[in-house]
Amino acid sequence: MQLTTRHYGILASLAQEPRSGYDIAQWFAYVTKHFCAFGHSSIYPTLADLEQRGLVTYTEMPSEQGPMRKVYRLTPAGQDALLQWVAQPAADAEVRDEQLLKALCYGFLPAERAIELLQGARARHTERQAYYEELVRSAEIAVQADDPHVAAAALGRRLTARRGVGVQVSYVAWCDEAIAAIEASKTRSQRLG
Amino acid sequence: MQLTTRHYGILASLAQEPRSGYDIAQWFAYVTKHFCAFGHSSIYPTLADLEQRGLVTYTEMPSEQGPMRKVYRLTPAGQDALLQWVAQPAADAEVRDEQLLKALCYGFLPAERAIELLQGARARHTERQAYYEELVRSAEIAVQADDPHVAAAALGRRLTARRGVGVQVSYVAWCDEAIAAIEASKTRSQRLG
DNA sequence: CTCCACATGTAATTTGTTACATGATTCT
DNA sequence: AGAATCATGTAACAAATTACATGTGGAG
Repeated sequence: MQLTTRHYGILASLAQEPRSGYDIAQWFAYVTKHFCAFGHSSIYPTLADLEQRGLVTYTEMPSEQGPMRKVYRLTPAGQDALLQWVAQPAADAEVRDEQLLKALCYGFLPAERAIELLQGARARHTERQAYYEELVRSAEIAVQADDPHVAAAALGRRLTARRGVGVQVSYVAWCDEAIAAIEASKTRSQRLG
Repeated sequence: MQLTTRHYGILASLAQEPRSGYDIAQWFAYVTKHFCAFGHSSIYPTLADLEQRGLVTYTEMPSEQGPMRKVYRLTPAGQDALLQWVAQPAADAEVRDEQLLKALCYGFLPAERAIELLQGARARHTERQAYYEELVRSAEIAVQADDPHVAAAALGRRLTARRGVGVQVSYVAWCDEAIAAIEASKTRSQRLG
């Protein structure tokens, strides 16, 4: 079997800094959720596979709280494999957005209900925007670091967090636009009726 | 087994107008690819399942070119099931974007290579923007229709196409921002070295 | 006569999630 | 003592893709 996006996602996480499987799972859940998410049950077997291939190694470290941690780091071979993959053009993004599937049918819903739903969506995206803005701020501090590896890692983190902000900003704008379009169609159908 | 997003996606497609499995597959591939995509091998079994549940019916129709078509339409029960689902708040979008996973590591790549990759991405997203703008235009014509069902369907199509445009516009902006950030970090590391 | 688009389906495989299983440490 | 967080794993299941399988009709 060849390496999957899942493999490279974990390598990319470890390129930031050495981490345990648990840390990687948290990172996928809180930092990269908007473009890449894997549960812990995908991560542990993949880490074992990466280790067998000699792309990562681990050191057992006592946890401050809880059982022993296996802290993984990239091997030179792992760094090479990662960077070779990174230097290639990326595949198209895959998106599954229920909201848009539903929006496709908003014309068949009472206008008031559709607008209510869009206002709820707008609120959720505004909240998320603030979250990613916070991630941008924390990355911006680290970008200034003297350690070139820390700065390079922070540059990447800042780029992805900025994309998180951009997605939410444009989604909020879309919600506003959609609300306006449905209001307009409401007055139009009243004019007809 | 209860209904999945796949079921509702097909119902939403049929809410626009009666279609064959082949038509639905084309629609997923060309119109909704940016938020929902299923291959034909998922669609045919799901259509059979929806028919068993009484949510859709089909009529065999001769094709202009090729074998017999099964043209499906929503039953009243199918319309109810769809609209009840549509009226509920949507689940969070799921995204798998390799580009951002790679961008996370752009700090470890030669700046020139990273910029090259981002310029390529920018070009692809600009192209896609034009594609969705075309979909918006064609939907806008249909929104003016006197038939209320045609107008309502076109409203939804316009909303989703507008979101397609929004995503691409914000992605192009992000590419520009990312290129600028990498240029800036290049001059910074030169100043240090 | 071969390739392509139309058209419908099934089978095998891959991929990822949910649930299961275990265990340490801290807080209430 | 019970819940929550930390921590690592496996097993059963669901979901979706790729490949397989078949057939029509038109264009070059």
